[in-house]
Amino acid sequence: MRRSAEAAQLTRERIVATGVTKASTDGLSALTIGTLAEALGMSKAGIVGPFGSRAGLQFAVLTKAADMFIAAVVAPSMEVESGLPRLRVMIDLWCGYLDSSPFPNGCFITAASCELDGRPGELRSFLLATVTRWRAFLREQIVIAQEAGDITTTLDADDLVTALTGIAMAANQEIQLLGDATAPARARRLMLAAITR
Amino acid sequence: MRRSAEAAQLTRERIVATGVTKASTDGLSALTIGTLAEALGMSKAGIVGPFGSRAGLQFAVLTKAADMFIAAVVAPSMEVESGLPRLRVMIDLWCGYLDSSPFPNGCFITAASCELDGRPGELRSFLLATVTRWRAFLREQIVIAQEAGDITTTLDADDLVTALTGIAMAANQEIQLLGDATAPARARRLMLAAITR
DNA sequence: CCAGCCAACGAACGATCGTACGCTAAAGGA
DNA sequence: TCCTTTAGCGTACGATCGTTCGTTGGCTGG
Repeated sequence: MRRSAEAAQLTRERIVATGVTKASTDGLSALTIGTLAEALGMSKAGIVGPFGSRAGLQFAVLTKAADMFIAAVVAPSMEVESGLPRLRVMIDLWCGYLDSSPFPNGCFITAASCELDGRPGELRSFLLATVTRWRAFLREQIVIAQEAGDITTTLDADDLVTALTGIAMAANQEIQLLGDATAPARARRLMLAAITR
Repeated sequence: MRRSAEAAQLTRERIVATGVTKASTDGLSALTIGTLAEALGMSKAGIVGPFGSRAGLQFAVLTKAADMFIAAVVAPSMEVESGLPRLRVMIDLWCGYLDSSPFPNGCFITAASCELDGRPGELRSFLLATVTRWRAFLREQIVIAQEAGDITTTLDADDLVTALTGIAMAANQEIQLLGDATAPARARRLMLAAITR
């Protein structure tokens, strides 16, 4: 039962990966079993099976997307010491993530936030927890850098979290909707300006 | 033919108004004729009729939402002289709009931007034009205020547009997803800080 | 007053949705 | 070698999707 279990895991990951791609462009609620089955050359039953239901599939896709954000921005920054050094790396990674993201249509988390914020349920709860955790992590690095006297204190940590998050969101719109290729560089410059002054 | 034409117009507006509400929570692509018909106590044919097709209905709903944003933020600001005075009023109106918006689930334009940015078509084109026009209007007021020496020039107009837009988007997430009631006031303070420093 | 117009209805269509069921075939442990 | 497990398939179900049709009833212009 070893070999087959491994194969099943691989199939599951293949489904989720394709699901993330489709959900990035069409939205999580437009992620349909039929189209996903056709895209993967599988039967509908073969898609739903590993996840129990469509809701389970959506949850797996959202979880995967959150992991991908963490893998792209958070994880690599842990190699660097906390505070300003890590903050600088995070900003670089964040803007690089916005520039050429692992999703075809920009930040999946931002899109999911807009899509799910008014729909109570497991998806929203998970997204809320993810965003809260990310903001707390960002705030933590800001506080450490402030206490070390490395960045500005004219704005408090909460203000800076809002400012940095906002710059990322605006840049995301400029890249995805407006097609502005200069947005990532501007975002990076604005983020650095926000924490230095 | 006068009376009936007026009644038809009224029905059309009633459909669009309900459609805006539903699309605000469930997304524009989840705006379905059947549910809208049931919500309004009408037949499906009576819903589609005035718009020709579902796509026409979606377009009418998106157009209405854009009008509502303009009516809430842009139009009242035109009573005030351009430049810094108008900018201050716009910021107040903008944050008030985020705080208690005419939509049940936050800024419709931001949500639509995330939903449609990867889907070419008439909806995306209209949204692109709307956002471009709004950003140009905002930039214009910034430039006027800068040339008058009323606001900072350490950041250029494009930077300030990104910064202000971003603060609004971050605040929108804080209000709608995170349930942070202090977000509107913080957004207003951050916007004013961005242009004055 | 009456003929014509039109907003809205009700029914039906093919397609697709999510889900449930039984089946097949391959793989692993005894 | 045989038995059990299970990944994935094929089919069918009821519900709902968007759209099209003929009909109806109340208004309006003449």
